[in-house]
Amino acid sequence: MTIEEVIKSTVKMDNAKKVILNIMYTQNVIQDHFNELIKPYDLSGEQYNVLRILRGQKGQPANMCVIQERMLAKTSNTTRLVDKLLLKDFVTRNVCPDNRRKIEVSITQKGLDVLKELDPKVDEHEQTFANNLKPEELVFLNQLLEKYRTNK
Amino acid sequence: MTIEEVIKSTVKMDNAKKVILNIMYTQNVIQDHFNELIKPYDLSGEQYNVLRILRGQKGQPANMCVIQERMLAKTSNTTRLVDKLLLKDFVTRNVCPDNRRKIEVSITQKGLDVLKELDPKVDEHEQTFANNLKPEELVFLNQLLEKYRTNK
DNA sequence: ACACAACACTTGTATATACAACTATTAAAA
DNA sequence: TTTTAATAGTTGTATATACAAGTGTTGTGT
Repeated sequence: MTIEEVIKSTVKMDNAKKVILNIMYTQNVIQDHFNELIKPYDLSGEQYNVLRILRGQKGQPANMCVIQERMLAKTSNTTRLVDKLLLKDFVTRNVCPDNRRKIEVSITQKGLDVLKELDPKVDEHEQTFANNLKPEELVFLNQLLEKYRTNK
Repeated sequence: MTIEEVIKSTVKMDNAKKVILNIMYTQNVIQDHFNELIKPYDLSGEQYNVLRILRGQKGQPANMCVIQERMLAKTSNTTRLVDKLLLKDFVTRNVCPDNRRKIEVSITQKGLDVLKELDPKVDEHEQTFANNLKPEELVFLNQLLEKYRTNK
């Protein structure tokens, strides 16, 4: 389905516009698919993201600003995101002893368990889309997107 | 900047994962850029989208469900979106005489004026990104994204 | 004509996000 | 040392979005 079919466009668009719409729409499709996947786990996409960042710390805690920095969307609200994870016992939160302005957030075993349960599903989610392209097309798509963002 | 640099990933990712992150992140970058553009006009991205759909109607009004259908994000709330546009006198809203369940939404002259003022800026926004790629790369990027979404 | 389903839209509620203002702590300058 | 600035997070408020339930209208079957 081309992007013009998707939005039932009546007028002809140039490729610059098409690319933008294609990226926006594709992101939307991916996100909907992913939300379906995590819905049974009572996690939002951003919450999952935070958990994955924390797991990437390999035992070391992460400060709020580190989490924020590594997230795709500059959500101005890491605090409340961590709040939600705390309620579910997926993370712990402690004041950093060296610098009492900082907060140390760590993933709990329960958090690790949820991630582990999700891992194969997330993998499948990624593959479902990727399988539509040949390996070399995947590589090229990555290159094009990165080039497209130059200086942004 | 590669997607791995963006999220400061410590672990190696396969291309399936990279593509997803690249699309998600690129969408984010585009959206931020666009939001900056429309901020002075007191319009949200979705509101702009609705106005553009209405202009595409070339004088004919659009029902709620038509608007919804043409939007990229399946926002369950066209009503409130149109409410906001109504407050700013960018659209009119009337019950459809033939079928009183339906609502006819039309763009006003004021709405058309705002769009016209925005047109060159939106164009420039689209070109800024597109200029990073050669014309044939743009075409290919569109093809890859459409293929990537197959069956979704 | 009446009951019932389908349709088109709206509203309620809970949650998410954006932006700015605020608090507490630490670092730097006068 | 006192003031000021910078840093790290938090909170308030307004708006946005998602999902489900609700309202009014039209169409269909008996």
